[in-house]
Amino acid sequence: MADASAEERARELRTQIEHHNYRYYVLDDPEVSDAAYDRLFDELKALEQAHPELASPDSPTQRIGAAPSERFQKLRHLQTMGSLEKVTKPDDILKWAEDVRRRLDSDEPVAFVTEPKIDGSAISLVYENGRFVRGATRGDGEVGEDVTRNLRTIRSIPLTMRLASGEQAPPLVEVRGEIYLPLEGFRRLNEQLAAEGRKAAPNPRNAAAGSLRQLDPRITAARPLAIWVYGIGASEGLTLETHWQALAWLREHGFRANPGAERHESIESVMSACAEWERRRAELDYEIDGLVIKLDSFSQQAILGSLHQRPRWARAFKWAPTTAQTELRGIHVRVGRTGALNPWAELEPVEVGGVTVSTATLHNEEDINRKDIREGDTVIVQRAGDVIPQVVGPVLPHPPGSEPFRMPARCPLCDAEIVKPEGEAMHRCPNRACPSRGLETLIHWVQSAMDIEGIGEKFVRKLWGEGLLRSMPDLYRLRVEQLTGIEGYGEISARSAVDSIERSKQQPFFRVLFGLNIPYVGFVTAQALAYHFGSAEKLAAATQEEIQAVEGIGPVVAEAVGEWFSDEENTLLVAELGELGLRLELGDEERPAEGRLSGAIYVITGTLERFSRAQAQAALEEQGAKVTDSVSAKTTAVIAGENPGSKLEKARRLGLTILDEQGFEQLLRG
DNA sequence: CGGCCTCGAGTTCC
DNA sequence: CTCGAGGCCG
Repeated sequence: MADASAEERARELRTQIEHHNYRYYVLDDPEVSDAAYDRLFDELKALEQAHPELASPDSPTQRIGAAPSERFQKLRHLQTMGSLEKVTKPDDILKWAEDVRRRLDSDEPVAFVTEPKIDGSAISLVYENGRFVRGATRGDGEVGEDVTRNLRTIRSIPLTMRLASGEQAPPLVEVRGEIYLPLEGFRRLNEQLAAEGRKAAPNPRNAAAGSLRQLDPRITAARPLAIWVYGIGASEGLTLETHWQALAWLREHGFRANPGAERHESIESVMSACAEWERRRAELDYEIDGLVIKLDSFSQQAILGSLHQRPRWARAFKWAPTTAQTELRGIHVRVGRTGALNPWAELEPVEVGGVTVSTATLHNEEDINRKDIREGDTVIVQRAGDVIPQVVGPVLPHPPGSEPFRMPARCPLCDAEIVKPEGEAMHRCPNRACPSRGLETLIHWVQSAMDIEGIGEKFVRKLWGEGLLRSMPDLYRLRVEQLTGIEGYGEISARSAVDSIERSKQQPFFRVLFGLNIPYVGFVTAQALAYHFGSAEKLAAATQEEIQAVEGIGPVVAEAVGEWFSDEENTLLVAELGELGLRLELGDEERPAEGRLSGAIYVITGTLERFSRAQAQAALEEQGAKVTDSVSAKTTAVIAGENPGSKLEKARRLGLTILDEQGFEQLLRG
């Protein structure tokens, strides 16, 4: 039986300790020394041990964590925890604001509140008569997991609400918030996991969610989790009218609401907050991935309502992250059309820079091992200004038992022994009959070289799989009846495929040459060879010296060309293509035009409004100009459209002439 | 021989 | 877009 004085002292101690917790964890402004705090804490613990009947789940001593449980109970939320519709472009914010205005259908003022969008784990906290009784993860929005015992270990969650003197606690308040791990705590956690030889947490959000879902609350207690609360769900006895008021109410009652919340009278002000916070995010000691934008007025929120559990009165504005972490599921090897072995990463899909990335090239063996990337690693994926994602490196440690990547000794497709020529970065399958080469060459033929309409990689792979296609000539012998037997091909699509293949026979000679897959002969060199020799026959008969006489061709390329034509299989292929009606001679229209712009070199960057890239190029070439991809001192001028790339930057640095679309049109007119 | 310029080749996502 | 490497010029 506890005596009255012990009970009173326990209550007093709890109040004091909770007050100091609040000063320290919520306000970040402690009143007493750590030692003084510890003395109060130890006294309460001793008192509770001496009088077990005084112990209570909302005692601060319980924050150190209870014994582990078997599993989490499911808990139905009092009010659905909807998710937010996401926007990534500033324009979409404006569109949303227009939608809001239209649906409100009145001239009353509209105010918005923006708050940093914390990258953490959403939770709901239920307070009955001012006491924290239970809390749950978001789960599917309807039902979450009961993580009450873990939440009690988080010092910035009040176990009892702070009340003004004489104030009655409301019977029920459901507080919504985001549990997160400060960056410093995240770094410490990963150091600790590494020291124990365990896998690092990929990001603070995962670490927070994982820490919260520990079956042993003592582990949760040891992690420096914190909370930012952002709203109220179900409630009884509250008379709040705006979100801004709700945030103030939460702060007054001991909750930690983010100081970055701002109220805006106009959507323009919201827009500038979005830009402003993208700069400020780096200063924070926690991760945010955007801003949450809400209508301030609850009555206006009610008018807008929700669609599919997503409120129409709020939006999550997210910046596209430029890096992300994900799991490297495996390293695979593909054999390209030249026989080069190309390792690529199979990734756990992850969003980077606004798109979902699931594969990425790993270039070559040396590159993989220099970066120390291994299967099973958590890796950092980057998608900077450029479009193509790259694997930057692993987050150490490697998973146990992992080994450095080794290129296979034999070709995964034809089992030929792989070679790696001295001084070259690439491994190669030397087997010229390797199925990968035939297949990849065909894909290159239809897609890049001959640019056959409606025929792409999928078509080629499918017909290859059916055994209908093994070489370029096979393509021109395909009949409609053969295609209609294949899944997905009806009479009409089969006929149009055959027609389109037939039409491609008219493609110019240099494209045929380009498609033959001669080493070092790409789009440009194929044109140079076509112009210089005029026909496949003359090219095949040319000596090394004659080939080297072509501008831009030296001994290495000349030898590769000579060698290719000295192979009988190749000359037979060319002859067969000729018999099928493909063009092996230079047409008049292929000759470089002579014109006003002869000798000038242009580079196009960005998107032009009234021309496609190809049209712009054709228009310039018609007048004798050359169009290339790379900006250099030799470039006459750079034509810059919308969203220009890094080429414009380089052109400025070199002090080159830069033309906009108007200037370009003037140039064409003369 | 060094350095710049170009080209070839492989590549991602929707 | 980037890397690597061939071609060319000084």
